Amino acid sequence: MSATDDFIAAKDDFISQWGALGTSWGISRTMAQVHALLMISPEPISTDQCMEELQISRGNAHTNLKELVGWGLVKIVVKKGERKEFFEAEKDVWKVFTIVLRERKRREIDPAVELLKGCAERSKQVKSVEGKAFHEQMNELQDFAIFASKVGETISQLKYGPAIKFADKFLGLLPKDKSSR
Amino acid sequence: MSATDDFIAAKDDFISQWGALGTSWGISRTMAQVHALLMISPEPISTDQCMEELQISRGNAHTNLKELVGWGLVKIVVKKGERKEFFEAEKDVWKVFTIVLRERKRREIDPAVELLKGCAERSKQVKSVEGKAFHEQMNELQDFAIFASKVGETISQLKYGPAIKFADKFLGLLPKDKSSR
DNA sequence: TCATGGTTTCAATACTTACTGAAAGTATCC
DNA sequence: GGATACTTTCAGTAAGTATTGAAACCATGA
Repeated sequence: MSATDDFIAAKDDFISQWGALGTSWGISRTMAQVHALLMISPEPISTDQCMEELQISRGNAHTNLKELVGWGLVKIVVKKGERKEFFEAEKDVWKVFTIVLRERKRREIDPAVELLKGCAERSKQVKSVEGKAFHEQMNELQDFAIFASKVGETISQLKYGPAIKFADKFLGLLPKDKSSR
Repeated sequence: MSATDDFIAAKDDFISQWGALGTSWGISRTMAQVHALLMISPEPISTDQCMEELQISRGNAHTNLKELVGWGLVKIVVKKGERKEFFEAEKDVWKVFTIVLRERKRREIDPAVELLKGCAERSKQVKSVEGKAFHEQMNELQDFAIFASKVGETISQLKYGPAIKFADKFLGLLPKDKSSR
């Protein structure tokens, strides 16, 4: 088997497995596959190319491409002379990370803060022992959720350089030098 | 409406909404509800109480309770004189967080690292321009995933005190003092 | 203005995942 | 050993999500 065959297999594998992983990250398999395809495409691709490569319907391709645009992970580009829209993924890993972090914070943490705030408020006056315990638990959860929210906010605003330096200095972690790979 | 009514409403609300949030965190609604119920129960509860409170079947209650035990978020306790098993949730917020962090790392990051490693490896020899770009992209993703994995690992081993101190010192974040609430 | 090429929507359907309830399994007590 | 109290499994079903494909829509150029 040639190096090129290996490479083609690796590409297909990446797309299909990235899709499978997507489901465990709470996004649909197809959306993750479309994202994978775009991340490894040197050129922006059209809806038709996407349908072709992933063997999916037009509607499905369209929905997922637009949803990725909605997340901010994909940009629409128009080539001059062409009427079609083409799609191009953000390829910078740190940028992708910060975008996803912000989106997940918005979907997963912020609503929890709201819920906990309400529950803490409504159990403020209760005198019973279990009522007090409930109130206390809501407060602790709320403190933590707000804290997590702020950490997410702060990190998502960092540039890659400062972030990595920061992590290294205080957690003693740095990605290995490429030469050691 | 009395404070007690408010409190009961808040409890029900917490359970139902925590369940809804669960789906956006990649766990099933019922599992999140069971978890919520246990988090606010002053006493350990039995399978039957769980069925009763959440109005779900025995099989469902059983599966979800055991799955929470599998995550390490819930412990089985046996009361003396009783043959039933009772279930008790970990209530310490930081502990819950570190458990969930570890589990999500294991499910969401580690498999990605494996995938990327394989894809990078199999595209090593490829000479074409797009092949090189692919290889490079796999390496960047891999570096980042390994880095994220280590950060997760490190944080999940921290105790609450050091973690909060650390976050405060370098990100300038601290949960507000309770007196200000 | 209409024909063409492209985008968007959406009802019907397929697929996936969660839940039920009853039956089978296990441990304990007398 | 057998009755009792509880736990576990699982085939069938219900509920929830994603996908298709075709029709409606929109923009452009002749």
